[in-house]
Amino acid sequence: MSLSCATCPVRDRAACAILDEAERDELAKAGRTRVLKKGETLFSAGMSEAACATLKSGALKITSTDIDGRERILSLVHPAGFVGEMFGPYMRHDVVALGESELCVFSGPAFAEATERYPRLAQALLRRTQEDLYASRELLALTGNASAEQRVAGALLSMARAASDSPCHPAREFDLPLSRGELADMLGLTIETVSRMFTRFEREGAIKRMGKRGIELVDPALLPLS
Amino acid sequence: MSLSCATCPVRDRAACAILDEAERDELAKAGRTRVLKKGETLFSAGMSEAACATLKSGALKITSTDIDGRERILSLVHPAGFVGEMFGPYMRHDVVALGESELCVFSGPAFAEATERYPRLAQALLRRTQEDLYASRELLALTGNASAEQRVAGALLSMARAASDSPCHPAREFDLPLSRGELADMLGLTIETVSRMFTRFEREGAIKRMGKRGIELVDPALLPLS
DNA sequence: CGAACCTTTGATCCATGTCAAGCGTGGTGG
DNA sequence: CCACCACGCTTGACATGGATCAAAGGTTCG
Repeated sequence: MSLSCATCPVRDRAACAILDEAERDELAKAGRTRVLKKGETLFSAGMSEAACATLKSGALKITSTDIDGRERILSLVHPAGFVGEMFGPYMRHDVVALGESELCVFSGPAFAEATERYPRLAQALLRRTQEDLYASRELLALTGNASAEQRVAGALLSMARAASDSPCHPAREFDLPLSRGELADMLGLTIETVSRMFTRFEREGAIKRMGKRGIELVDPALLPLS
Repeated sequence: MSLSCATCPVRDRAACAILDEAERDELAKAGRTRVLKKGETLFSAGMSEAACATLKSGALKITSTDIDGRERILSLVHPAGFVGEMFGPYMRHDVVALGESELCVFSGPAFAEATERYPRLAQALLRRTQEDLYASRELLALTGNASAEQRVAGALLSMARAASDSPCHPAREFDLPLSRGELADMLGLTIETVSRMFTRFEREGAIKRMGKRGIELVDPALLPLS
C-alpha cells in the first residue's frame, strides 16, 4: 500500500519534511503504512531484516528484555519520531505500541538508499538521532544516582513537558502514556514503589490523581528534583 | 594550527575516513588539533558555542553533574570516536580527558556546513551516532535492573572487548581506563561496592587484579551476566 | 453480576549505601 | 635515604531505601 503524504499528520515535523513534494512522493513508493493496536509489536530484537519507520500517530516504546525476563524501557517514541535500523543487519531492540498507532514503514536498505539520494534526509536524520541520543543520556542520568522519589518526579515532569504543546512549560493536566508497570520498567523500580511515590506526592499536595492515568500538576515546585 | 591527516592514527576509521584526500585536506582547514592532559576539560555543559571533535588518541568521558554535585558518566569515547554538538546552541554535557588525549576540534557551524558539502560525511556521522545511541541504551539496560554484581561484570566484559583488537573476543589482559570512583559513577554504584565486587570476582577465580588498573580475565564464564 | 486486571497499601527482608578504619604506593621535602 | 603525607583502594560494621511477599480495593468488560 502506498502512502498518502498529503494527509499525513506529521507531514511538516517528521524527518521526511525536508524533502519537497516530488521527492517525498518518490520516497513514499518504497514505504507502506501500518496500523498497530495497543501492545502489538512492530520490530522484535534479533529480527534479521533491517527496517525502520516514522510514527504518524500514537506512541511506541523501545524495550529490551534481560535474561530473567524482566523488561526495560529504553525510550519512548512520539509522533514524528523515527525508529529502527537502517544499516545494521538485525534489530537491536523490541518496539511495541503503547496505544493504537499509525506508521510509515520502510525496509532498511530502501531507506538507506534514500539517504544517499537525498542528502538533506541524512542530515535531518542525523539531527533527530542526536536528539534521541541526548534523550537517552538524560534518562541515563535520571536513573543513575537518583532516589526513587527523584526518578518518579523527573518522569512526571518530563511527561508533562511532552504532553504540552509549548515545549518549555509543562502541561498542568495530562494523561500518562504509561501504566504503573511500564513506568516502573522505565525507571528501574517496581510497580509498588512507583505507586507509593504517587501517593506521597499527592499527600504532599504536589499532584492530584484523576483516574488511573490522569495527572494534575498542582504544585510542581514541591516535586523533589535531582 | 592546521591538521596533518597523513599521519593521523585514525585516518581510516574516523568519520572523515569516507572523504577522499582532497576533501579531507579541505575539511582540515576548518579544524585544529588539541592535546589534553588527564583530567582536562574539552567541553563544559552549557558552553554557548557549539563545537565538536574527533578523538585521535587517548580516551574521553562524557558526564553530567546533578544538583548535589555527584557526577554521572554517560559515555566513554574511544579513538576515532566523535563528540560534541553540531547543531544545538549549547553543549549538553561535560567532556573530560581520562588520560592524555589528542583531538581534531571543529566549530559546530563549520562542521555542519561540511556535512552539507559532503553528503557522505553526514551519512557516516549518522551511522556513528546510531552506534552511540545503541551504546547508550546498552548502558541504560545494564544499569537499569541489574544487581551490582551484574553491572560490574558487564562493565568488565565491555571494557575487555573495547581493549581487544579483534572486536568479538574480549582481551584476556587489559588495563581499566577508569578509576574505581569513575567506574562507580558510570554504573550508579559506590566506590566501596565496586571494590567489593572486584574482590568477590577475584576470590571466585573469575579475574585476577594486577596492580590498580590491570585486569586478567581468568574465567569469564564465572562472571554473573544479566 | 462476576472475573480479570491494575493499583494501592502494609509488613518484612536484604542489597547496597554510609560511615569509619586500615593499607599500599608514589611523591616530596628534609 | 628516610620520614612523611596524600591519594586511591580495600575492608568491616551498621543503617536504610526499595524489593519482595501478601492482601485488599477499584475499574473495565463480558
